[in-house]
Amino acid sequence: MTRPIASAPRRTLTLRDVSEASGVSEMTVSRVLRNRGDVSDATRERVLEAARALGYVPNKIAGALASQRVNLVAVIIPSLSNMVFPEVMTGVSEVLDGTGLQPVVGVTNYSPKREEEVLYEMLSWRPSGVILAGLEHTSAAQAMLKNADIPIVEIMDVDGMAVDSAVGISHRRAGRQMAEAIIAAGYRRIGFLGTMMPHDHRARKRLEGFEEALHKAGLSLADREFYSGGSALLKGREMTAAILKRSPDLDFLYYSNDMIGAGGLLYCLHEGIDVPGKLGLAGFNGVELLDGLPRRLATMDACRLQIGRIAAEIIA
Amino acid sequence: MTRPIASAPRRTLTLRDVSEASGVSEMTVSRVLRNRGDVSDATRERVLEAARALGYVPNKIAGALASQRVNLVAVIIPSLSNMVFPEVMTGVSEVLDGTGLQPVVGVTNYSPKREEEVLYEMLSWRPSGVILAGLEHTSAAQAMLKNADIPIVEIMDVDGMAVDSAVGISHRRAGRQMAEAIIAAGYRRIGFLGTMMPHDHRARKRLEGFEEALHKAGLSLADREFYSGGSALLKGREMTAAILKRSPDLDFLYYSNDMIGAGGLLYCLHEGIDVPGKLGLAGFNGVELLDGLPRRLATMDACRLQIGRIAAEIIA
DNA sequence: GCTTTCGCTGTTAGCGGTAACATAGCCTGT
DNA sequence: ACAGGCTATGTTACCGCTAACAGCGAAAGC
Repeated sequence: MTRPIASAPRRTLTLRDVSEASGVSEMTVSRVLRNRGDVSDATRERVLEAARALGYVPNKIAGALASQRVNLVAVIIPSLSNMVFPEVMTGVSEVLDGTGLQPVVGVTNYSPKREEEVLYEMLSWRPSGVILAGLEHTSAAQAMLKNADIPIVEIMDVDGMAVDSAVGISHRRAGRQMAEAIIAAGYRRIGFLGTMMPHDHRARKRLEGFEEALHKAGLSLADREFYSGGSALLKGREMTAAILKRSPDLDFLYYSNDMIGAGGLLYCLHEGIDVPGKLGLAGFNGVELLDGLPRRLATMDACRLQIGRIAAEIIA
Repeated sequence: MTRPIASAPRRTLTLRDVSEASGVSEMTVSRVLRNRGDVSDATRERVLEAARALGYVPNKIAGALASQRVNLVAVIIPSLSNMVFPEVMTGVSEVLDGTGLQPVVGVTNYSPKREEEVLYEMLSWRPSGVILAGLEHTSAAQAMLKNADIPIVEIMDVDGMAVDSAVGISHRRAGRQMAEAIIAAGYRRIGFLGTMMPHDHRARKRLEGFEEALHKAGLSLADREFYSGGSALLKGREMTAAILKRSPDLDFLYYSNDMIGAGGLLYCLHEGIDVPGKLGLAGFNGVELLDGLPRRLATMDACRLQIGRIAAEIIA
């Protein structure tokens, strides 16, 4: 059996290799590669040339251990499968780009236990900051955050106590305001359609705020419908059909997010229901997708991009 | 000026702290926390208790340096703002969960230069594997990948040479097959609508395959329309309106993705255009969103979830 | 001319863990 | 009773890099 001749037993390269190739000390190489401290132009050139020729990639693990500095920012979010968190990420990246900081994403699937695990994992890399969604965490997670001694930004929600700082909107108020607007517009028999996610605290708070405002006006939810999983747009259609069949006298539908709202809107248009004349519709988030719909859906912007930006600015 | 009394000058905790608190050596603590090697139950308990009480979080930076093992997998993708890559991520996470491996996401915004930078940054953390989109990379990036000496999986596309392994579909063939199906269905005056992204090689390859098959049948694209940025659904509407105004005799529109295709479909339905009788429509990706549309759009599944899963399996 | 300053480079000592090996009891078999 | 084999724990030597400081020749100050 033959073996490829050139198969160098190549250990991975270290500063020492570059230092030997360029005839200076490891320290000088380190200085050149980090652009730190004074190095003569001639030396710098030689080192860079050697590093390039060898294809040297620094080992940040060693670097971080030695310098006690890590350029990572942990970003912990519940999901990537609706557009809201990717959009927050975009805001975060925008700001972090150019600060030398790097976002590292962890996904929890709305599970507090999973959030705790992801957080533990991330903290064990000693990031320079943590951005995470929501104000509700397991007590172990809370403790870790308090002990971490780095900036912590809790995003999306401000209805509650933040460990360090919080950036977001009040979902309770959002729900309340939507209810007020709906009532002011003259609607009275109002239905709610939303996700069945016990851990989506923000959706819950919106609903609470919504009902609170209804009650204050002497009203209450006429009907409600929940779903979980599947294509949100499709679920929106199906739930809308179901709730209207059950309660044909509803004059308004409040959806917990724009996606199912859009599904409902498409259903209504298809059925020839007069929107917003006979039936009013509202969602939540202000997703870009709505712009492409044949008719506008009432919504409320959650300022996702901006939340991402501000959170990143706090860390940076 | 007073200072909070309890403000411990708390350095961050190390193994030594746990070791002192539990009265065993650092090595034993390390063994307990990693579940490696034999430790008596009594000792294990004591150590775990001490670690919990102190709120110790291990330092993986030190651990990785010492053990030369890193449980990170770099995942480098062009974008998070359409559903395709988040879905790939879901597949990756699914498989990696439970292997002890952790995905770390980097986003390139379809910029080869940015991809190179992100790759460099990621490799400097010495991940156990790399998953990255596409087969086209800067030559520096190619070199890094070759030198990295870890599993590399290039995803989404298989039309070209892989550095190590590739998981995906042939976009050229996808385009070709779609053209063949369209022709077989009797359509002849075909228009194309797509993104204006010079670095989206997969969209380019689909179009190339598509045109190739048209030519083979003695046909060619009757018209084309490009866009960049903005809400894809809205752009789909606008572009469809524009191309139909310019070329009212088109009998088929091939969209480079489902989102603009969906926009086009909504436009056509709204305009009362007979789909697919007078005008046929097709997109690409097989996104879940389509399920919620009032009429089905012809599409082709890009198997995103599965690509993510298989890529992760190769790494694991 | 001789110290002082400055620009550049090298040396030393860790950072916080873990691999590998050493060691100390304690059984077991004979 | 003692070699040999366990099991449970400790010791030592790094991993690859950087902070801090030391050194040294040349330019500058007086």
